[in-house]
Amino acid sequence: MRVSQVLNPTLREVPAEAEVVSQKLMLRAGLIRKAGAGVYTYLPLGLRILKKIEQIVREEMDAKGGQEVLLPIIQPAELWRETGRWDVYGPEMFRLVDRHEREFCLGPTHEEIVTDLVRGEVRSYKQLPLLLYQIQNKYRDERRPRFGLMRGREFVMKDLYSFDIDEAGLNVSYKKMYDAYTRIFTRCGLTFRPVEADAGAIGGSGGTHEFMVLAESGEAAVVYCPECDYAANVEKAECRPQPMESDPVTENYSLVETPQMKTIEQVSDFLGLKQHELVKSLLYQGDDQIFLVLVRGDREINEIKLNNMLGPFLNLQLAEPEVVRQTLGCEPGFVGPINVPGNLKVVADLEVPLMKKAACGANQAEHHYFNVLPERDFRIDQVFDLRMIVAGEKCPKCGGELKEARGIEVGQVFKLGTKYSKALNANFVDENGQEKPCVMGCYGVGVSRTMAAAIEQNNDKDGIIWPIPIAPYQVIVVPVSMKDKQVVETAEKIYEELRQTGVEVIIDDRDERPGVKFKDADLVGYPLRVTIGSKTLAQGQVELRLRKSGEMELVNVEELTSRVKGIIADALKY
RNA sequence: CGGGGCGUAGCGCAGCUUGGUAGCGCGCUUGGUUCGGGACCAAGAGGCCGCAGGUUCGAAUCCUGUCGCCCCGACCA
Repeated sequence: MRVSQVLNPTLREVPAEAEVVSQKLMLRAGLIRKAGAGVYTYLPLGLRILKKIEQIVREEMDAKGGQEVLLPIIQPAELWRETGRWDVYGPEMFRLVDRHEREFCLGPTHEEIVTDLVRGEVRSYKQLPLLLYQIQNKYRDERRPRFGLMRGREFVMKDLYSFDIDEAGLNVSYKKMYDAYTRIFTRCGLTFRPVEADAGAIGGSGGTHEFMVLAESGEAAVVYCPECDYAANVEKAECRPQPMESDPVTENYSLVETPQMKTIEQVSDFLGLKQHELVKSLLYQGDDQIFLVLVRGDREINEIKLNNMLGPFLNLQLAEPEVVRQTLGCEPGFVGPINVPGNLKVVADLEVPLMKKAACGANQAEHHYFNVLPERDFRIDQVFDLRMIVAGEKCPKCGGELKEARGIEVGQVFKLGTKYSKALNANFVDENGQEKPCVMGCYGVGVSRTMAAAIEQNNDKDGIIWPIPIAPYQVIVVPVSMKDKQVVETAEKIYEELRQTGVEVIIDDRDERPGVKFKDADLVGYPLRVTIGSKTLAQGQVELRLRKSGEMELVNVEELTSRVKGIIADALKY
């Protein structure tokens, strides 16, 4: 390819809307352009990168026995009604109606469609296991699209669905995908970490891991243990209760006036208590049920754990002030667990029963109770881990001190179980002639997001630094002057030779000053640059420079191709 | 969904308060001089001032509506 011909509009200035470094650099490097909120066009070089990542994904899926298919983007509402997700999915789903008033959605994911396929075509255990995947656009009407390709409303995803005869089979498929993902992200040159994660809206049974690319701009928070291999999304991370040291109070609880004291901080300051000596009490409302949720004052409630434990379809959320008034007869800010209505279910974090002396809201204006002892003074109906973990806590596996990091979720592997196969009757007949539902798993890679994540992790002040396996071109050949015949001829010869030996190479044949060419080459991020200038050429040499390290060496013209091929072969080895 | 901000040339912006025929930098075109890290000089091209309505002799500027985009927030009692 020739720089003079490729549509690669580089920008000196950053478009005003760009927020994170990957977005800025992709726009500046002429890889993408925005078409609308969360919707992007891929320009030729951007598309090459995307295709390279796709190809790596494809190779690894095929290596594990995956079969590529292409499922429809437009999906009938009927299927989604069968699994109940037409209503559950909510405003994130793009919905449309055709001329006959039939309802459809743009696929945000493909469990329904693929399971529908399998129920029609799979009859016998002899046809299983089956691993079907596709690489295709997904559509999600994100609440707030942002960060360029990191959170778009249209994005490219590889999704594979596994169908097995039983749990053991699922575990095998799961392991295959876990290993494949490790290979994929390693091949893409990323520093990543698989973390335990929450099952989320996809539902289903069993474990799930997210593959997180560690980066400042990541939207997900993870905790990890430096001592062992434990790592988890904070949404999921198990919390160990921290015991209290002191003896329990013996005197009865009593009422104290706390004018205008509505927050934990205000109340603890006012009463001269530590924040962890308060019971934080929050009222949650679900679709048709209300819960009082208790957690230590210095802790935060993890609504994901709460939802999972109390019922994922309750749509639990913090109660409106009006609901608080109706249920407890007081304003938010003075809510507490003592003498609450008998039909109000009280749930508490593991740490609450361990509290020895506490203060809490009194369910009346401007008052709190102190010298409260949990369970002596109030009822708890259910105790479980419902709080958010924080850095510095003990690792649930080995007891080491957890650290926190931010991550970009580029992949997720997920055991679905029989949730969809049961709902859609995707059954097979086993060896004994018994009909059984397939045991399913689903496994996603955010392909376009991986491209953004790779930039987040590989850039400097001059631009992108592509890892060789996913670079748009592996080598750029730069003749320093287009006026010097010898330089141009040598550059063309080198370009041709590299090209013919299978190196992905682009030549900057524009009649530009060298500075411009160098700046553009650095910005776009070609891993290798061959510079041909008259001075070194007089000695029969050209300059080979590595984008990543800035290292450069002079190489004899005749040896260049083998030198370049050596470096590339090394980088592609895995 | 709530709040704030912004739409003026391909990109980045000024002009708007105080209405009077639209400007700067980069980029683009042509010519010349330059030529190893975003050169210089000269001459050009390029705008329905997001869209619609209103006020006015006159609107980028004031008013109303609308669309688009960006940012922040979404209640921890």
